[in-house]
Amino acid sequence: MKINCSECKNSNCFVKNLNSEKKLSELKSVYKLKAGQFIFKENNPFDGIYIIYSGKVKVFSTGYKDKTQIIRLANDGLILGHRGLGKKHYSISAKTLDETTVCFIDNDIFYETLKSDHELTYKLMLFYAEELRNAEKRMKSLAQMTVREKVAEAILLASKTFGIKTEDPNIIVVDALLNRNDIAEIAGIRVEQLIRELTELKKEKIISINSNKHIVINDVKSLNTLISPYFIESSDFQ
Amino acid sequence: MKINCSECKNSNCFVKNLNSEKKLSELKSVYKLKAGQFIFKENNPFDGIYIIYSGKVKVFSTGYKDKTQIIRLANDGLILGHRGLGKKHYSISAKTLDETTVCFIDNDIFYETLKSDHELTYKLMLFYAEELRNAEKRMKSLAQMTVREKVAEAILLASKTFGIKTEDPNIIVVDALLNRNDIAEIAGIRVEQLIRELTELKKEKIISINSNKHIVINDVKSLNTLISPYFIESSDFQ
DNA sequence: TTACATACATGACTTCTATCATTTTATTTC
DNA sequence: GAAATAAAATGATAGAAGTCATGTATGTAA
Repeated sequence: MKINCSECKNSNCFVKNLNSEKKLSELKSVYKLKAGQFIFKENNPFDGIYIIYSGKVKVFSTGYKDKTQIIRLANDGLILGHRGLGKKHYSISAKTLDETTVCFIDNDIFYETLKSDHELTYKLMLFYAEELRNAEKRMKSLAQMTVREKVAEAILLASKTFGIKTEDPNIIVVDALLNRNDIAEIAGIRVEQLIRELTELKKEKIISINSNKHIVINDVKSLNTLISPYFIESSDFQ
Repeated sequence: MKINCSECKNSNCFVKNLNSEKKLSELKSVYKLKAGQFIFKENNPFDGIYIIYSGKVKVFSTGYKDKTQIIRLANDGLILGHRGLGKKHYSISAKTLDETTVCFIDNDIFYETLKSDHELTYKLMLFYAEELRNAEKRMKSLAQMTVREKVAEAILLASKTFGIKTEDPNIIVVDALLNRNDIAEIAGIRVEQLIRELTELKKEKIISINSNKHIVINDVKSLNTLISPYFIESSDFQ
């Protein structure tokens, strides 16, 4: 399968508009995957980075007793496997949540491109910085929040990546087939706890499940209020 | 106060041996701080990055009900405030744990240097990648470990930064005045729980407190065994 | 359609953790 | 050195979360 970067509509892809775009466009490989397939596995040799052309992916790490923590959700244009940079193995796993097409850039090519393309390195650095901030935010959440709050955050996180906005800004549809286990693994809690909280939130009409089995946030504000005390920050936009 | 980078013994400082070393050496400012002072505060305007010339620092984020999570410990040669890159505010706070001297590089100078010095950007990118891996490891720990395991990890983390090795490789002295609250904030648990576990570990002779009130790990192996099930990884060195 | 498997949901119970209260020990200040 | 303050440690208890068992719904394959 061949995709020309110049024709790709993923404006958020960091290859886009790069000096090396043309070169990478030719040297990359494109793979099409079904739902539920591994893109790469934790501890497997690091052989390159992936960028999602289209699809839905979960990135996770498995620990003790198969307890899994979902680290990140990703869709079109987002990079995967970049944590392996500078290492010989992937530090986490990535699995498709849906039919997904990925662009693969081989290690050697990528390192070489990084050397010559300063803008790419700089962009990537800023991206890492952002990821780091997010990861550290999550650290605090996972350490301090109650189950209810963790569930609220998990749903909001899912909506940030897979959310479809509706006419009402207070209503968002989470357009992804995340099962209860997935959501529990985002929240960092047990499935049973998650289900209990979901039924609670459903009773309170804060969320609901639509006919496609997608979670619908009926009241984004309420969910945000649940977790806002943890992030009392002067916004960066004032 | 003036310090010349070329005479600095911190070989791990990322400015070291850089093309821009000379330039940064002149343009940086050096500040001396006492123990317990803020270097920068969460949400304050991001005005530059700091590098520890000498001393000990904790980096943390405060959340709900003043619950604080220590994100990172740092000493000589390590960079601080880099999470602010690309943002207008520091995303976390840094406070000295001991008398500390820091080198400050102003925002404008730093961004300018990043533009011209590719190696610096590349180094920093790899550093971020490493930090990201660490943060995500911690996410899993904070989500999945029991109190006992969290305590073990907190002590090991402290020893990684402040540890002094002894003749016996199984014994490490944590050379820093972290109080019980600090350690609890690393572990992400309540002080009472921490103290209980410390007394347990003392009873089991796995740790002890020396005359300087420093924690001595008498059995690094045992502590590692406690947390190893969470990190079943093919090491990067095989 | 039935049987089987899987995901979702709920109940009961146990274990763990946080909280509050109090005591002990250490450190500072006069 | 004694009083005052802060830090460390312990106990008791309530509340939260995890675990196990079981039931219900939903989907899949023969």
